[in-house]
Amino acid sequence: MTSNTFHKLRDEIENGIITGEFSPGERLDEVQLATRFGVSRTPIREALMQLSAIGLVEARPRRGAVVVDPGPNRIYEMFEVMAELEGMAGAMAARRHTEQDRAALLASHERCELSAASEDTDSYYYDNEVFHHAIYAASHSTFLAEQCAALHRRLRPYRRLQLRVRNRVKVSIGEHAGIIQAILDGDEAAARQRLRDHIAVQGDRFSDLVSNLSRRDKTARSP
Amino acid sequence: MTSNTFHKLRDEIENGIITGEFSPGERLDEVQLATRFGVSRTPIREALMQLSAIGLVEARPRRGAVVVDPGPNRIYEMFEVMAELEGMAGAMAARRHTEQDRAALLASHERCELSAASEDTDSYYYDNEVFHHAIYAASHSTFLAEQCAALHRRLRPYRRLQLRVRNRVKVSIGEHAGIIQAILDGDEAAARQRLRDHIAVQGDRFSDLVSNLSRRDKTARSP
DNA sequence: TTCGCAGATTATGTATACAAGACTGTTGAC
DNA sequence: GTCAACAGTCTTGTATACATAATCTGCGAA
Repeated sequence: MTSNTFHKLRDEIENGIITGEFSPGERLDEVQLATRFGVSRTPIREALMQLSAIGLVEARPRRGAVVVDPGPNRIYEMFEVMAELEGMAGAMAARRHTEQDRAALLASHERCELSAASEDTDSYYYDNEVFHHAIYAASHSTFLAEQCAALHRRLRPYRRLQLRVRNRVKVSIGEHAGIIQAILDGDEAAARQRLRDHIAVQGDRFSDLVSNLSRRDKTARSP
Repeated sequence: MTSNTFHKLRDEIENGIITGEFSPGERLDEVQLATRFGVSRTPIREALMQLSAIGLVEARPRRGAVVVDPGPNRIYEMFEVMAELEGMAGAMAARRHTEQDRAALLASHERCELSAASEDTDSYYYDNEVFHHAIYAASHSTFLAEQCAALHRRLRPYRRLQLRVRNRVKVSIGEHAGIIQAILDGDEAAARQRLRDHIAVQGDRFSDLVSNLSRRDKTARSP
């Protein structure tokens, strides 16, 4: 990882967006960022270019870059696509997982259970990511894994909001168990279906999401 | 469309890659591109940054940008994901298409039939794109439509190669008819399955693709 | 008081200059 | 004869300077 300046900057800014340091709709001033990171405008611009290509910021010509605000509807659409892709990864993992994949899946699942038992939401949040990445890897489709990982990253902040919902961690763990079983049994259809359901924002979970979104907005706006 | 220089440049270079003017593995020299387009290196770099974020070029630190060469395996993986996403769009279109969508779908399908009848492969190729975009639109999921359109664009050159295969146009048209019917009937499952099959590179079609790939490479390399 | 216009100001887009790492070609040693 | 090391060149990465479009402010008129 011979990280160039702009490469690091890209990650920094992306991280800032994901963690909410730069809130949706906020304008990203080039000079301001440049002085903050102690570099010139050039690498900042290049970082913003990349982020705008990914869709994290919107670069309006001659009017600067702003953090994209997806809005509830679009976030819902993103979860829909995520559910489908993840289901696909699960189905492929069921067919193609190796002994190594099996070990990785079980290990990550166990760690999730430990975190869940200790009621450490942050740690569960992290282990959950590892679990899902293990599924992507087990699909043995590099491209699919990349797409899943990218979407996963973009949805990270909202996923985190969802974990706040009462009992969600416990339910989530239960779903994981079923998913693991389906994959290791080689049951493609079940793996696909369970992962889809696991990701999809259905029923009450949509209103949970929306209410958490607006709560976040309020707390973000107030000083 | 207040197109900035770098915005135009991005499209130009992207187009050059898609049309094969810049062949896979080729190094994209900044000064060379700059003199060619009559601009300085700065906007060229910004364009290349965006293309590298999309995944069309690979920007190795300090070593310049090269056109990504996906290779048969990765192209196959991309078609797999495309098939899934397109199937999803079809299923959603079956549920949510409006009267306008219905008209657009039928119109684009008719134009495909005309082009196919006149055996004008290029024109069929174009109308086919319109047809698929009509499906994306009918899904009424903006995000899904964007994802589909992006992947569609990236796979454009290979799709074109596939049309060269004997009888492919005729078969394709037949599949379109079934897809349209399923969507307009509101039959989600059928629409999904038929679109998946329509896109997926199965059986003989994979070897067709690979052989066309190597043929293209040969013709591209010889003067 | 509010709307509109014009100048000033600020920020973005592009060009150029400079620094530093990578590639190439040659020379010398084994 | 081959391999390695060094120097030179070339290309990329970053900084700075300048041009231009957009925004802001202040003044005037309705």
